[in-house]
Amino acid sequence: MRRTHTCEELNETHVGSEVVLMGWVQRRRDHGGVIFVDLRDRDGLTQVVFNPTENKEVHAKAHEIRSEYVLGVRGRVDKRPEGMTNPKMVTGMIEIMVSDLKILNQAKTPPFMIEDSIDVSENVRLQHRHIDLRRPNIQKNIILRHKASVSIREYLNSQGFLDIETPFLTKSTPEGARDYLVPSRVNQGNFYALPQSPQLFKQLLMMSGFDRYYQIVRCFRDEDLRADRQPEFTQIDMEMSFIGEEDIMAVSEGMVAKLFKDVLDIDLKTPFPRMTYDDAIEKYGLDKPDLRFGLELTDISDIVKNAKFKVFSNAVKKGGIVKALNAKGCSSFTRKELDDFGDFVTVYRAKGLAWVKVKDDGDWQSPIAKFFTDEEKQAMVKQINMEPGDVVFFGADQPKIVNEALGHLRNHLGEKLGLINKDEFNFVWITLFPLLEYDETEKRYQALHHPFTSPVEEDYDKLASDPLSVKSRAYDLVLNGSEIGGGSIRIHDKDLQVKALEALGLEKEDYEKKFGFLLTALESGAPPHGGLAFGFDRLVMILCGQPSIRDIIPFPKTQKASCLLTDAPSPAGRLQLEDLGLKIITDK
RNA sequence: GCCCUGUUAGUGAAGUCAGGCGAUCACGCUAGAUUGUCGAUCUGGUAUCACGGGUUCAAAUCCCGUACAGGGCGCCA
Repeated sequence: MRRTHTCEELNETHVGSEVVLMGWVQRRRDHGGVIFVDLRDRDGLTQVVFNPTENKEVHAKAHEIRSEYVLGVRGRVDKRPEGMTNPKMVTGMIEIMVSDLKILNQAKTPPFMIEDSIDVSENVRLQHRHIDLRRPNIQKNIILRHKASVSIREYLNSQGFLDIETPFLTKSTPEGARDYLVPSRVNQGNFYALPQSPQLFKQLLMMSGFDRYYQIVRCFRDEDLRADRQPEFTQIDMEMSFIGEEDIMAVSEGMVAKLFKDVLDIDLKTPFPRMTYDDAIEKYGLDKPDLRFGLELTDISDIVKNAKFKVFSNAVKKGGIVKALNAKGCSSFTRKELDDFGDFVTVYRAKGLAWVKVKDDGDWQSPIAKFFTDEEKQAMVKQINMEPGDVVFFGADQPKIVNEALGHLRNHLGEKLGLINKDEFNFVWITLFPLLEYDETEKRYQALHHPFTSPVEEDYDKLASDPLSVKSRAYDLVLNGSEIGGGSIRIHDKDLQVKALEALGLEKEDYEKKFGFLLTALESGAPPHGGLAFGFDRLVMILCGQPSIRDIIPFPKTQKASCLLTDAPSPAGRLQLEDLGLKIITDK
């Protein structure tokens, strides 16, 4: 018995022909006489019929059939009798009258039904992932992921990019995220690290003259998980030589436009808009603004810097800022809702959330109204465009805290107020990031992007004198408030790279040890180059409209980075450890 | 590391606030009936309080701890 068709292929044009279908039993309906079975494969369902008047022996055998049994059936394609068609099924006009049945395999009763509508905890689904993956929705996601990958490869191939592999067993670079370490057996006591990204290798490939490189590649980071973060994830990684920001953006836009056309049949408008980092923070509080709705933030530090309200004036005096978010027409928020918003922002370390309701007569209803002079109030009304029916929220603190708190509150309100058009795909490039930020806990400067990002030329001199004001040639692509890609023009000059590493507080000895190979390569004729990496999983999430990254990864890990299907990670045996020269220290 | 939420038959839920449960419902599964269903139908059956400790005459319910899962903060160059 050899399969001739798949389970969504047959229609009225096949009536009368003999076919062989193979697949899983979706459902059996036994009417005593006739037995119906919905047979499923990855393409769809076909109803197969066992009728005792057609074939008594096969009908008897069909009694053994249970859910998820694997069958091969030979039979005739019949047009369904009058009134018995099922318009909800693609193959609802026909059925297979079975003449031969082969039970290819039996199956235990699955823990849940293989249907999209079922409501099963993720825990159970992940424990039986191989079964969960049979569900049409998940299959659709995984297939879409494949299509996305094909589309991207087609585009990059057409643009002269070469797919080149880079090592997985590589050198640990303790900058940035925590590495997954792999102990070496032949070099006991030494460890490889799994790559957080192929960053340095792709730069080396440019120095080797490959000109354009890409890879759809797994990356690893040993950090805590989120709804959109897995310890191993896939990146669309690319790098180009002899180019500037515009070239990389153009290639990226072409790739994304083709992707959306191929996968969703949506025509995107390119080029995508650009916005500087400073503008994004100023207006939206976050470097990945969701531009599907307004609700911009307004800085009112100047107006309230001398106000009687100490929370505001002191914040400004201590180098902080005061910003406002006007929720137009939302004065109907209850006290409870306002309190909830207050709780919401404390997650982002804001100490509180002041608010003002503008009443119909223009008066302010607010616990803090009494602290402001009429002049201050009028200035605020003008600056924030306060009108009757509005509620305005205020944040006052260090800039980072105010921006993050109000930025997230803005997203929260956009969601809650239904301001977001869920069908919209809003892209924006964020450019001119700061090169460095100051890490308060470690008391040193850190690269915002990574240490190989080029500063803008005008700021070279400020690397040593005023590092925080240095802008970088880094850019992120943001889609609907989520960062889907980021990259930069890299440093290709050895001396500049040394200065950049020194700005991070690294001593010569340190950087020679960690990045000596890079510095040596930079001295041997490195071309100007730059690139970008897209988070493939996040892109696919958005293309599939899935809120969880686990729904677009076949075998994802849980929040504790374990695999419920295989029970990884698990203890290593004594002999394995001896081979590696390792000893487990347990202090529990 | 921290905050929040959850864990009740195979699956999903009710019961938990206010202790009285000998735990309810649906689906599934199973046996029988049934020749046109497609979320088949009808009749019967089936199986459960995450784990450990405590309070109490009595604990699914209250308290403490643990494990696991999820969301978030920190972290993620």
